[in-house]
Amino acid sequence: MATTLRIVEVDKLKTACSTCSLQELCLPAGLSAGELKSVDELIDRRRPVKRGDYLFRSGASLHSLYAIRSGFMKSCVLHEDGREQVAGFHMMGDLMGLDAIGTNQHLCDAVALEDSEVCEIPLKDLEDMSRSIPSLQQHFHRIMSREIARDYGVMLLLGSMRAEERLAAFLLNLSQRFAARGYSQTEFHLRMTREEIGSYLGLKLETVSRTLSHFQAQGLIAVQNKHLRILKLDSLRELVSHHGCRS
Amino acid sequence: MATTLRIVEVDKLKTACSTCSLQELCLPAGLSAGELKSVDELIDRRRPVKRGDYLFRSGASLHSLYAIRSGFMKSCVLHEDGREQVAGFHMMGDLMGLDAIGTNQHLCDAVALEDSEVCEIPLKDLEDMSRSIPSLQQHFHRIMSREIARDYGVMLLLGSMRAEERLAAFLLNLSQRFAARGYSQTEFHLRMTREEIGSYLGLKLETVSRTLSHFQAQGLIAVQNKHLRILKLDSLRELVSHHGCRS
DNA sequence: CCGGGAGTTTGACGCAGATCAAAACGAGGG
DNA sequence: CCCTCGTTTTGATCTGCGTCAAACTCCCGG
Repeated sequence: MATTLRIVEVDKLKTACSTCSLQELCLPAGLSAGELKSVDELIDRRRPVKRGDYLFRSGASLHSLYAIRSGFMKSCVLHEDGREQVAGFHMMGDLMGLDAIGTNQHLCDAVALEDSEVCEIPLKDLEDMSRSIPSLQQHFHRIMSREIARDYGVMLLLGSMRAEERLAAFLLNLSQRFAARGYSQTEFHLRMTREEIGSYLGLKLETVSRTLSHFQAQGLIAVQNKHLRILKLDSLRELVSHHGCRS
Repeated sequence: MATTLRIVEVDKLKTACSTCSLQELCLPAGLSAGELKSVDELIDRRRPVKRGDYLFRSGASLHSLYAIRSGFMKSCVLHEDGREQVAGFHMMGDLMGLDAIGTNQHLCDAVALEDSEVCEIPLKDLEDMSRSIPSLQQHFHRIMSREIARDYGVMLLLGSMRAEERLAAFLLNLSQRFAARGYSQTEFHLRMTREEIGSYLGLKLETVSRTLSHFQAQGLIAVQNKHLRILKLDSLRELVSHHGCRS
């Protein structure tokens, strides 16, 4: 009993945004010290999510938004007939659950691709507080808008790029996001399977594998299993933008 | 001079949300009569957009959001190398410009596909007012979230559906949106070209044309140029959900 | 240390949809 | 009314990627 209590309490330990190293990337970006302190109160609790566990499931009703504190997750949209597609990969500082505000029901699954930790932010509280802190309100709107912008990018990718371009764009996107978080821009660990990459990019896993091999043969990257090193960033960039293609 | 003045004034004529028939679909949905009156003040002016004109261009800085009062528009994302893709079609009651909040720069073009009229809503005013009217704030969040949800649907479509399914899903989506606005669910005018449909669906115009012909041959629809009649709604629905496909 | 299952790579082949080409149609302007 | 130009339709051919299949690697549990 005592043990249980202690676990619960540790579980509910507050994560102070004011001391979090992800401040600059996350919801509180751009707030004053005083405002930051108020935002601390938003975070209901810090919650661990084990690799393979669901943070939330499609159809579940919306309670909170989740800011990723550490780890790596994917979100999957489901089609009625069982088809499933990865809609995005999410890392530290990203906010998940935005798609559920419209209907109060999550419409994608959120699954941890490695042991992760998230900060739970009750939507109601966030809305209340953003009414009194204009810069929080503004930043929240920016975050939602950026998600829309990201989606437009994915639509462009899925609608008008060939396999090589999609893969190159994908690698560059990961690279850039890791860099923004202080990690290496050119060397990182792919936490998702080839199949998940394929699902995200609208390709089959074999095509993903083949294309990666092809990049390696060209000396653009070095892949070994999930470890990836980008050797020629610029060539990858060219591949995305200058390639003549179906259009 | 007098003439000019008069034109300007007519141009700035306020459109009262409180008397607009699109209330239920548009930004003010769900507000009380009193709140509705405040929202009236949001609308800076009503602005006509001629067929072929740009409401805004990619790269332009964000001034306002635009609610479509009448007409039909498309938004196009641009790729650096000149590639362009239709990101969405928009009709009365839809809110445009949401993607620009994140960076204060529009990242798609908005073009009228027929003579249209939009209500201009300065973002700053909307944010100010939504701080004092919680239900407006909530509804604005819902609208942004629904745009994210819509995008997820498009991603699913582009990433995992075959040509027939895409077309069927597209027609059903139009049908449903017209119905929600009080128009016929089964008979409407396509305001976009085959090429624009193809761009939106990640297909070439020839494929769009062929697939429509195929649907017609099967007795699912009747198309003649831009006039479309859906003959078997259910069969189209089946096509989207039950078809075995690449997955 | 070994065995099994999940994930990955590589090859051979087929097909949905792209591409190329040309004819038919429709709307707007002189 | 006719001419023109943009749009649509339809056919023939090509190709990128999906599909099927088999072998290989890695990781984890026993």
